[in-house]
Amino acid sequence: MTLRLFNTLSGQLDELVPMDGKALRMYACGPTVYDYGHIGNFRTFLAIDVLRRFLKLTGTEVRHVMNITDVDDRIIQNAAAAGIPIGEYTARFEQAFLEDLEALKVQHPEQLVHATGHIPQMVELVQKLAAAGAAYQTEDGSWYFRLASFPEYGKLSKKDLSGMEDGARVDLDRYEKDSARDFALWKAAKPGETFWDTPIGRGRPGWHIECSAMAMEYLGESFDLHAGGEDLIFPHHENEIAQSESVTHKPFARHWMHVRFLLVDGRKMSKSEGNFYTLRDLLLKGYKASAIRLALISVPYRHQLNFTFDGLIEATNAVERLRTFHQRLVSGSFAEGSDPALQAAAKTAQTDYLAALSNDLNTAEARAPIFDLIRAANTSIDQGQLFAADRDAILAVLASFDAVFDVIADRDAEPTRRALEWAAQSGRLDDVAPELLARQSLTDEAIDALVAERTLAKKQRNFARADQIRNELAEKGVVLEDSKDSVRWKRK
RNA sequence: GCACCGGUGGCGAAGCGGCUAACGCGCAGGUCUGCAAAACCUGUAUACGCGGGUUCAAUUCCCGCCCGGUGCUCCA
Repeated sequence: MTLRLFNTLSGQLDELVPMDGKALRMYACGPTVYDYGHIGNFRTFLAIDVLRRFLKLTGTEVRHVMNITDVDDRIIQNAAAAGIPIGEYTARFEQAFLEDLEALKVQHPEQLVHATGHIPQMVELVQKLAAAGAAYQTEDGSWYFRLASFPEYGKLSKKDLSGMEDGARVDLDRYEKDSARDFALWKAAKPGETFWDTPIGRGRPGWHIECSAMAMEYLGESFDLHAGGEDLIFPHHENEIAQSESVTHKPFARHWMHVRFLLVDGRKMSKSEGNFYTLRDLLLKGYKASAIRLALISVPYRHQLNFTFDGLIEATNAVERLRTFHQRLVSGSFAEGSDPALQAAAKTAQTDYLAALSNDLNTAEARAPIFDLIRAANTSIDQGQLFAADRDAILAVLASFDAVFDVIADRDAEPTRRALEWAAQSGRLDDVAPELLARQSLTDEAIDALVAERTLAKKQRNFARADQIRNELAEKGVVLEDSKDSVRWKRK
């Protein structure tokens, strides 16, 4: 099963296979750790997670490097405003970012690397560019990339810059650049700013150079895939190509994957629109991490995803349905044997599921055969026509679904608990939904006691009291499920 | 302004030259229940933005229009 993935560079679906025949080497642009991650960030990281999980599911080894940008203008500004060293500032947000990834079950890349840990590599790259005539230093000590030296510039973003000549007529002295479009490789230190003392001067790296340096350090001069959000196509990735290929004269990354921005309530998410949500915001509103994960991956990564609270509720219900069905299979008892129709249905579901994902990671299409199978299996169970071998076959399909989607396995309590803890520590308890607090207000033991009391009341046919308890629990988000001889409860 | 993407039933969302146009959510009825809830089943909706064109055939291709969104060196 070979993945056909859209390649921004070629403008078409290309097969994604390791060029060395062994492991797929990929680089994904990680976050700039200057604030808490928002759901737009996480859509991108989730899409990349779906990619790497699919590769692994279908037998491709993955070597995935992700960077953490831990020095840039915003970080310098914010750290200064907070009056702490930038290292302390970034460590806090990196930690938060990693916790959020874990909450969403985003798998860790094989390597996580930091910009500030690779200054020598960046300096060396700038020196090589200078030697090749592709970089120059301005009077203030900054280094720039000379776009004119790289005729292929624009090949990724399909921009034709030839008609956009500048410099000739405009006074660009304040930039001290040869051309207004030349971009910074190295920024000379301004008074009071963090700087590194290096052979190319005192300063700090430009944004683009870190990815070129680190990608080549760990993946080689040419590698299989480079991924990130769609906003990175230009200028970030275009600049990475220019910097890297000017030195190596080899294709930097063969395949480029870009994840579309999401919308919130039909608008671009922005703080000023009031539709800006971090993961923590949503957890504190009482939404489950698994529902957020499913909502964010169910729309194929190249399509615009319109994030809404209705959509989150829908995802919550869908997760519930998947889990209920899974539980039904695991806890039920089934006679030995198998039903040919169900065996065939399981096989079809598995095939269609993988086929959908292999077609540019069409997650929406991939869900359909799974739900088809659930319906067929439920019908069979109701008719007593599902047997042990069928259960095993269907569980195997669910396992392969969860190898990518990973929402059936329930690890929702921990992220919510941690978010509440964080809210308490950072004085944000006001942001917590009252229902969520209510839900946390009852211990398991207290619930068990109330459930026992209700069972007794029912036995005595005191239905008024029984219903009163049921309502009380419902208010605190505890749902009761009566069965013939027992009561199960779960927190909503 | 230039460029790109999209407009499919109540909502979300696949499909994209010819199959009953997936799937999820919602909704209705049924089974179950002291009654509910949950779960399951069944059903549900006369859905392909508008106007032309190409074709034996168009939701699917082409042109125009309307609407929404995004990008054009802050941004996942």
